[in-house]
Amino acid sequence: MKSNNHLPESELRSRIVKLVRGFFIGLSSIMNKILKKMTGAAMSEQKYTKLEQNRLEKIARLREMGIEPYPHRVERTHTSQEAIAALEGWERQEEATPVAATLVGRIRSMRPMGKLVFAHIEDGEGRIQLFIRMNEVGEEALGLLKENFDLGDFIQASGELIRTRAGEPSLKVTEFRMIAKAVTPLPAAKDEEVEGEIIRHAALTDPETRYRQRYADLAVNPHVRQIFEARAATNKALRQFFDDRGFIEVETPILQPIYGGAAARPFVTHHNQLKQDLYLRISFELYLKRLLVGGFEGVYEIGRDFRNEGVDRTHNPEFTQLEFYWAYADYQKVMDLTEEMVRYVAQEVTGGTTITYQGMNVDLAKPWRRMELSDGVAELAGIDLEDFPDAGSLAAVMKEKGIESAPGTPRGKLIDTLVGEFLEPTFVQPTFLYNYPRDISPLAKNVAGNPEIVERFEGFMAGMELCNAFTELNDPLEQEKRFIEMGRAYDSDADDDYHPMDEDYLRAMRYGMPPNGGFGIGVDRLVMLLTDQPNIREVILFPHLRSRDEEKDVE
RNA sequence: GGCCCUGUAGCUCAAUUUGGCAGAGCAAGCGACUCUUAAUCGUUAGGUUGCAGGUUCGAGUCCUGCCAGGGUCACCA
Repeated sequence: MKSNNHLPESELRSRIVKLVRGFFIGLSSIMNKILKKMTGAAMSEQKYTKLEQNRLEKIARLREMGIEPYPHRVERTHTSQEAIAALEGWERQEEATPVAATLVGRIRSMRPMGKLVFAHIEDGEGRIQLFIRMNEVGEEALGLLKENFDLGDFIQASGELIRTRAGEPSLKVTEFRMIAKAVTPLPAAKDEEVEGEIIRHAALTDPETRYRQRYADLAVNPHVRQIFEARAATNKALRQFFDDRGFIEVETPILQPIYGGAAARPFVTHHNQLKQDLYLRISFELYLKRLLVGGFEGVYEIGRDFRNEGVDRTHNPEFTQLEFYWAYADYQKVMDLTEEMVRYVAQEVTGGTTITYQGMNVDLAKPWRRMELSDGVAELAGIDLEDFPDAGSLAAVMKEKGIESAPGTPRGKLIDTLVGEFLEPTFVQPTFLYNYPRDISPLAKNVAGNPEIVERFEGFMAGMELCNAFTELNDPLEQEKRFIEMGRAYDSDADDDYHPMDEDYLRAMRYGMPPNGGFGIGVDRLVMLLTDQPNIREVILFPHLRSRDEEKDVE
């Protein structure tokens, strides 16, 4: 360890000088801060930033000139892309005179060059350049543009369509007006085109801001808009697929007095006038199957489920599910229909039957691999389930393989853990895993002659679980037994997991429920796969985020 | 809920290693420029470094707590 005693005098002196200098710098810095705080406190709290105040002044200035920055009505003859097409038509001599057009959109860039201004406006279909010259609009209007129009403002512009010397389709503007002034500047996003590739500069990337202010995200990130267009196309394709096959789309209660149909904790709410607690549904299953009792042969619902659980890359508290129930079908038929459905949706949304997800190529054209669960566990986990007929022995052999489990975990849950650990990540190409343990599938029908296994399958691809289906249990007495069994299992576990008996569902089943196959798929995950998004929040417009401090204060 | 990482100007990021006057580009203000396209050139301004404490003569930097986000594990399909 060094000691100052042994330092040469010169070094010692320089250290002292540094120390003394540092002291005065520190002192002046403190004084500066105090001064700043005093002047800051003198100014009242500012709601608007400097940039915003600047734009507010422009609004006032426009109104002084008798110009309303938020007019009621606008005119438009072409969208940006229609205008480009019209220009190309004229260039092919399809039109006799240059095309006149009135366009609207948001100003995304402005390049003033003295008595000439280039600007790009953006509408729902894309961008087009405005060519605004003093020759056409006059000195006064050009001054108005430069002084009071900003990036982000919505503008209406009229003129004729031309191509600039650089070859870009443009509107040579003769008249323009403000149609909506932006107070807050959009988060900067500049595009540069280099050899056909678009390079994005300073785009809005912070995920928190993007999710909390999705409007700004959508406004500056066109690829985000594309994701939600793909999502809309997915919903449309799913509806088309089932409508074409005679299924009827239904809507069942979101507020339910008794929740069920899945192993998940619900959100609880309360009806004031009825003095009744209600649950936000965790699944549609029990209501949809009641409808088969009522005589519909195929029903489906696309809607929101709510599960009071952890949030991560693949889980949002509310998520969209598609469920269908199909009378006179079994899980084999449902597998066939699932293959067909996923292929159809991919074709409609992406235009092809192969998708790339996070670097994995998934082929949806071929039939899916079908693997019996016990075979998969034997092959991929190296455990023959027949050798471990009870939970205790299975937990022990799993522990040898490094999988810890809580004492008393039911055998079915252990098997499910094995699937998640050893099988799921390997299922890159579409795979059905079928024949599940009964104790984690209380609504599924037994495999004939085997009381421990049910006719249930799950579908996987790209290492992700996508859907879940079974030959539905339609024996009311067996169903009641299963409910009681499940209630006992969870009763001993934790109150949280306890599922109440749905007596009305049993009554419905006692009237007679046709044999049927049922199915559920996470639409968000399907959209993730189709749009190659690694996070569920990228496919949900307004994903749930924790409240921020200032928002909490308002409560 | 556990562990790891992150939070700096409207946006994207430096400065944190080793404590010593918080910077740049874009956006913004002013000026020049009649075919630009991240236009260019000149110039000006812009900060509670997530919040609150602590250590220190001095903290964006070190320590503690909190808030938010990301990742991961657990829970959960």
